[in-house]
Amino acid sequence: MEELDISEVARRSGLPPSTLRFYEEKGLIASAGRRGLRRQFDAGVLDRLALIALGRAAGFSLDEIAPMLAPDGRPRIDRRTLEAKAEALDETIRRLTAMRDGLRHAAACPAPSHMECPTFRRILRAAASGVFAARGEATRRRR
Amino acid sequence: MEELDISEVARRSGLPPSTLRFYEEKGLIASAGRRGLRRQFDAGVLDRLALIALGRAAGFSLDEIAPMLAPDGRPRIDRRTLEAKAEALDETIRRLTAMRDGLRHAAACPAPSHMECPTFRRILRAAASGVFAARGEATRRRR
DNA sequence: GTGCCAACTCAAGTCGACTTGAGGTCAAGG
DNA sequence: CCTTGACCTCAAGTCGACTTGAGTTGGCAC
Repeated sequence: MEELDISEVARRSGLPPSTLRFYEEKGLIASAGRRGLRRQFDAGVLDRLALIALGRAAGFSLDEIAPMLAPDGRPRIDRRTLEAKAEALDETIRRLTAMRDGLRHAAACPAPSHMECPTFRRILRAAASGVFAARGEATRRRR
Repeated sequence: MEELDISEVARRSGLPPSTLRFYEEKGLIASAGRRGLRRQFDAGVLDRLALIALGRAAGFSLDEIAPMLAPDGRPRIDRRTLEAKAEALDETIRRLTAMRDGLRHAAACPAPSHMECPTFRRILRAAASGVFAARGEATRRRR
C-alpha cells in the first residue's frame, strides 16, 4: 500500500506536521513506520484525518472522536451519539439565530440609544437570565 | 443610590463573586467603594452585567465588550459592529445547520457502514476541504 | 475584647487543541 | 566526508475566561 511522508500528508490534508504528530500522540492516527527519522503514513490516514475534521466540525472533542475511530480504521459511530449531537447543534442554532436576529434589530433600530429600544431590552433580559446556562460559545473563530 | 454588597450582586446576577472581581480587574465593572473589605456596587452594575452577558452570548470577547461599555454606563455600540457580528453568526449558523442535517442523515442512514453512505461521504469531503477554514467551534458547552 | 466567617489579595492552575523553541539526528547531495 | 536542512523529541507556552488556594483582614455578634 502506498506510503506517504509526513510532509506529504501535511500537504494533502492541509494540517501542519505539528498537528499530525499531536494526533499521533493522542492515538487518533498511527504512523506506518519510519524512514530514518521521518514518519511514514499509509494513505488511509487521509480518510481518518477527514473523519477527524468532520467530527470536530460537528462539535466533538478529540477525546470523543478517538473511540469512534476504532483501531482498525473503519469508523464505528453510534447513531444515538450522532442524533444527540444533532440535537445539541439544533439547540445552539436556535440560540444563535435568536441572537443574530436581535443583533440585526439593534443595528437597524431607530431608537436614539439601544437602552431605549424595547427589543434590545427584551434580548438583554434574555441574556441576563441565561447567565446560568450557555456562556459564549458563539463565534469562536478560525485561527 | 442603592448600593449592593458583592454577595448581593452575585446572588442577583447569578455570577460567582470571583467573576465579579475578575470583571472589575478587567475594567468591565467598577465598585462604588468598600464597606470594610467588601466591595459595594451601585445597582446599575446589574444592567452592565446583563449587557456583558448579552455581548458574550453574541460572541464578543470581553476585550471587545470593554470599549462598548463607556466609562459612564450607557452602552455606545457601533451599529456596523453589530451588523458584522450578525453576519458572522449567520455564517456560523449556516455551517452548523449543514452539519446538523448531515449528522441527522448519518444517524438515520440505512447503509451498513457510514463509509458506504453517499451523503456521509459528501459531508466528509466538505469537512476535509474545510480544514483550512473553521475549526470546531460548534458545541462548546456550558460549564 | 475576642472569635467567627465571609471577603479580601495575589499567584497559580484549568481546559482543549495545538504551537513553539531548543537542541539532536539522519538521508541525501556536492 | 561533510554540510545542509527537514524532521525528530520533549518541555513549555498560548489563548480566553475564569477558578482555586493559601494566607490576611475586618465588621459584627457575643
